[in-house]
Amino acid sequence: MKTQFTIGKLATATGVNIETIRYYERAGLIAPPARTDGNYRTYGEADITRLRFVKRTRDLGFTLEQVRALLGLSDQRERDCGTIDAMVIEHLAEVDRKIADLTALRRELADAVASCEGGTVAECRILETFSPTVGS
Amino acid sequence: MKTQFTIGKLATATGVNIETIRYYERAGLIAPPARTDGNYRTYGEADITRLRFVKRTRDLGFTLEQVRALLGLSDQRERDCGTIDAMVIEHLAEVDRKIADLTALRRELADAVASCEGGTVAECRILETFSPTVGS
DNA sequence: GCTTGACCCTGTAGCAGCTACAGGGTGCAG
DNA sequence: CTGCACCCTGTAGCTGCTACAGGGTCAAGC
Repeated sequence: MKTQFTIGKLATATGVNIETIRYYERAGLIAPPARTDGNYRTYGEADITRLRFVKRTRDLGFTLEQVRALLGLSDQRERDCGTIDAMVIEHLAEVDRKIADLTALRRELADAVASCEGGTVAECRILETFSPTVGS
Repeated sequence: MKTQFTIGKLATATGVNIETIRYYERAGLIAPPARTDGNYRTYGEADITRLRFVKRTRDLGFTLEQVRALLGLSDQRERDCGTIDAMVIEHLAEVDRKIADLTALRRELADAVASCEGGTVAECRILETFSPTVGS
């Protein structure tokens, strides 16, 4: 007989909140588990593995929909891994776009900060930086 | 008599969605404007300036709460601008943290992609990268 | 005078991805 | 048998919008 445990242990074993686990179940990321007589969810070792996979991919910034897709693909062991590869590459590109956006934004903020020479709000150049002037 | 116009013009003048303008009003970012006899909101030039400020600061990644604070501070013209300065610096630090997080994440994704040598899903090393092994 | 169409109004629901209850049941130790 | 930790369901809240439904307004054209 395998080791079985309730949702609290799964939560501490994976670092995923109990409410979040139930949410993932509703969202179709993890399968509805067996229940005890008292209607408690019971999990096994495989569930820890799967939930850790979910947590890891979420931490890496994949959306729930992408995680669902990755889980589905990872279950088809004999399939070519090209699709997975492509998904990760696309996500990498997305992350690169976000970094570029934030870097541009960072520069604007740094410029704003550099422009401030103290004094009153009326004199503050930061606010000018935030007030796009669009002609006379 | 000043130029007055309805919400549609304000939207096109600022590039902010009509629904979003009304949302900002509900959220207390912009004051409820005067109304016409037919209950239409009417705006003036000053509203364009203020809404552009909101849009710009939102684009720079400030939360609505921060924008509210910035607006409040910018109205106190005689006050020292140190508080504004501090807010922008804190936000800059926040952006730096996000860039750092994304950069770390980017590296992990790149490593995952590099580890893939094709073949079946069963052989794919990307999935191993996503499955944190924690013990025997 | 009447219709068409562009515009405006309010109120509510939806999105992601959780998180936080309320109001109950279960299970075990003392 | 009582207390407490744990679990259950269902629903509402968060941010920052966006998208309706179901109505009213207003100016132009015939």
